Amino acid sequence: METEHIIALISTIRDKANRFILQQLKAHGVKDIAPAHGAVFVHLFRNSELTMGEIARLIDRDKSTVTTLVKRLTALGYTESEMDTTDNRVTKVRLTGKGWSLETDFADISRGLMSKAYVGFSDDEKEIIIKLLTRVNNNF
Amino acid sequence: METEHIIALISTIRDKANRFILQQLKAHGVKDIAPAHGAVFVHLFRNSELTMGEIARLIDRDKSTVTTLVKRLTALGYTESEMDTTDNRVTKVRLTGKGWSLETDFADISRGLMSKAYVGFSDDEKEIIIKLLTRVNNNF
DNA sequence: ACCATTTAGTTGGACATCCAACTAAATGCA
DNA sequence: TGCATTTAGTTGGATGTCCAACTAAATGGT
Repeated sequence: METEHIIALISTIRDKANRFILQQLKAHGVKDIAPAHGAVFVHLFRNSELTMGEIARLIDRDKSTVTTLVKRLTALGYTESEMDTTDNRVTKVRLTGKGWSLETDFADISRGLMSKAYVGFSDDEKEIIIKLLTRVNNNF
Repeated sequence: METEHIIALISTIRDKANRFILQQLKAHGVKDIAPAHGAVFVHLFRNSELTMGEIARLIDRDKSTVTTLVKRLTALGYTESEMDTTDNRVTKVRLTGKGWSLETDFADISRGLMSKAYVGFSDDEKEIIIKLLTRVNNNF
């Protein structure tokens, strides 16, 4: 048993999951979104309005990366921004109608991703892998 | 138990592992190498000579990405290339002395990464998580 | 009230990555 | 032998990502 390659294994799974998501997005007719945007969408679905900094913290990416991502999402018509009235440094970001229209697609894809990942898993096994992965995560 | 976020969890672990590797490389005085190069090194340590295509297959990246990576590693003096004498389309890549000199550093970092990931894990638990992750991997 | 510090966000530069299109060389088949 | 196809690799263009340096605005202490 090769217990040494856990990180390589995790990297591979992550890559494959990303490819799956990308392919599913295309299958849903969404050709201009990348997995990186997915995380932004997910948090905007939940919160409806977030600042650039909040997005950066939530998706665990640099502020400047968020600038790029949101600029692109806005150019594509999925998000819109507004300056905060009380603090002029702050930019508030929210989804447009076009952005919200993807909500069910994202839910479908998320469900499909989970189904695919867990093929052959019992509920117990799902819990075990999550517990073990959570421990690995907390070790960093 | 949130069994739904396995891919998010895996992504986070992968990011943290990458950051750990980057930080360890710096601690070992290697400031010009990124985790992406690590995979190339690992395979060249094992095989000593590989073609561009073989590297692409082994690290699961596009051929053009390998062109970039190897160009950079060669510019930094870690690798060198040579045209194949029998098939002039083929480029053979190998490590230079400077490249080989990183072998022990990579081994150290790999060992450290594993130790960190597996803190608190019994041998049984290590086997279980690898088995479960392997099943997830094979589901894609 | 003023100035130093902190905070929010952007910009510039570098690099990894992909895809599509390309070049060059080898192969295969008639 | 000759030409179409396949294969190895590069190039160009786009995007995600980071870091360092920057701007602008708010805060805080004296």
